[in-house]
Amino acid sequence: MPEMPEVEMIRRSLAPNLENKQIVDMDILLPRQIKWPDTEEFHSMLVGRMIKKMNRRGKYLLLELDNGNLLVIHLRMTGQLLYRENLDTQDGHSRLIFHLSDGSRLVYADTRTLGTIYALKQDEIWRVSGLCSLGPEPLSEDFTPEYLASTLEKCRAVLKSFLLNQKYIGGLGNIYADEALAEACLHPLKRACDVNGQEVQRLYTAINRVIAAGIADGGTTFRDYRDGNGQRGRHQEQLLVYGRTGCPCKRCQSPVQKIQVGGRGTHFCPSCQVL
DNA sequence: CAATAGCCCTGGTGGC
DNA sequence: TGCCACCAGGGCTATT
Repeated sequence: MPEMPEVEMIRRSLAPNLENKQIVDMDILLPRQIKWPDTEEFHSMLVGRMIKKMNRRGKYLLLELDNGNLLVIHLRMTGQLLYRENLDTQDGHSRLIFHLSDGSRLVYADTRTLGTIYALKQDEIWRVSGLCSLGPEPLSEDFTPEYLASTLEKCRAVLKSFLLNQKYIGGLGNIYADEALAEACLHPLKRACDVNGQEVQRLYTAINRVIAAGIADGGTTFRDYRDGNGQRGRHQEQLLVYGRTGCPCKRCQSPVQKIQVGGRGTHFCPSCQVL
């Protein structure tokens, strides 16, 4: 379940290995994961192109090509992008393989096949609606306490749903949303518009802190996440509440509770996190 | 506008 | 040991 820190680690681990290399061929093993254009055109749009730059927006990876076109990849739940220098590593669940000019490969693997892949011309970003409507990301200039305060004020949804909605903040997923609320001592069912000034400040700091910590620890590996070199993350050891149902809260020793909010498993400390 | 359910999917797990 | 229901949940759509 790669969220912003994990996708950023993937970007960082892949960029030096991919930038300025040419895609010489590809194996499309599961065509339905390519959402645009059709298989044939996807192939012809990419083969022969040079990867100029590897960018990220929220949980989207954006590979900029030498003609200005864009390869957009969203890993969803179990997607992985792996750089392989030679042919002796076989990755399970490979769905798409790019062969690069120096004999190396970029492998897209995905057990549950929920990931989405697009090849877009410069003026075609609108085809990825989630990318167009993406809110500012944690740690960025646009993500300010003022932005958070005014956005919360206008929203009547509960905090957990607010944090997961990518149009408000780009990049948070289930793990870091739960962790940010735990860090800020805010209840996941509290209404966004009911958060007061002091709580906004706490939430703002918490969001940036958990994302920065996730990146510093190389991401969170629960099951599937690996970086571009196949390395696991270490942040799972630092989590306050996620995946710790029934375990003592690290602050007050009360057992961590798990509930469903908007269809998502939600972990919190019923004693530290108040409504 | 918000909440909810359903959909896409596979593999791991827990119960019997 | 085998079988099966259930869960993991990101993002989109349809419905209430």
